[in-house]
Amino acid sequence: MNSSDTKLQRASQLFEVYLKRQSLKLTKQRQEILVQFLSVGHHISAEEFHLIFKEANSKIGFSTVYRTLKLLTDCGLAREHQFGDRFTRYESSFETDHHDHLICTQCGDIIEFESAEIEALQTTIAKSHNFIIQDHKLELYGLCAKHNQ
Amino acid sequence: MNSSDTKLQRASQLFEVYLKRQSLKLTKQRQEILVQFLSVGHHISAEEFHLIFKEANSKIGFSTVYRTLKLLTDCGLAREHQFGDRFTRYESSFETDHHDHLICTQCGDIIEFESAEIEALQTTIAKSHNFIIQDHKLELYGLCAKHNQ
DNA sequence: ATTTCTGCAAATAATTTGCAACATC
DNA sequence: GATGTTGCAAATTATTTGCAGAAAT
Repeated sequence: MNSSDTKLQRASQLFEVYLKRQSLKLTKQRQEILVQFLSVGHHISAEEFHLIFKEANSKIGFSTVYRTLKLLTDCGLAREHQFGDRFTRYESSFETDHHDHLICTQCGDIIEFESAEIEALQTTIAKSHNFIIQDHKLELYGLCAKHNQ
Repeated sequence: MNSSDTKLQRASQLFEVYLKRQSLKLTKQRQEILVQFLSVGHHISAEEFHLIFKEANSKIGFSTVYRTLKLLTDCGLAREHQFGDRFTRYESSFETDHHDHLICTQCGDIIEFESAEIEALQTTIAKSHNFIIQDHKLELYGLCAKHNQ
């Protein structure tokens, strides 16, 4: 990786390698979706994401958005989340450290945080159960600064 | 609470008080569902739970099971979870400490654990964001003892 | 007697898939 | 040219709701 490349360039490269490995094709739609995905805010549902294309008069269909989000998840560029509502939400996981979420039950606001201490404790607990962690999700639900008086 | 009561008796009492407060009625179905819910294993979906009644030739319908699980959640006897599959799963939260989960991505096995240290760290983090925690979910996904060689 | 509940079947909501026309390799 | 993709519409899956008859207060 060349550090003078932009983040988009590095992500595209990873995506293209992944597609080639799986004998999949690099299409205009897939390229455009990756660009948007990296620039768009976090925690977006497939439906919300599709709306962005619709509003930009892009003709990309919902299925393509949906299937491409799955591809991005498979190749490690995206992560899926299910918070309280019943949508599957996606966020970029490219060149970002793992982080967890504070979710306001009043306004739905999502605040991200990282904690090396908690992760260390998780590893200890997993070890004591002879369990190997691949991934984790920690969500704290409650009232954000705006909604506790 | 009388400590010579059984757990079921104590849970029933809590449920009855809740129903009365909400001007809801105590029906045969609701009683039967509570009994089953306390005796049944954890992390059951509404559909799986309904199947138990069906197989016991109980005529309780799916909607009643579904709506009663919601009631149990509302009055604090049950908790909802969404793990990797797309079912909402329920577990008893009556007279049990809050616990978190290790979920095997190979066999779906769920191991429960508690960690006061992690909870303390969560509180610290929340405080630093001026956030008040109402609830939390921590899930560690990976390979259980049987599935890491 | 009034109010709430049940169980069915039908509606909803999000996700997933089949397929004919099209694009990429 | 062979293979994979797109966008539509239709299918699927889990959840939720409307309603007439039944049960609880």
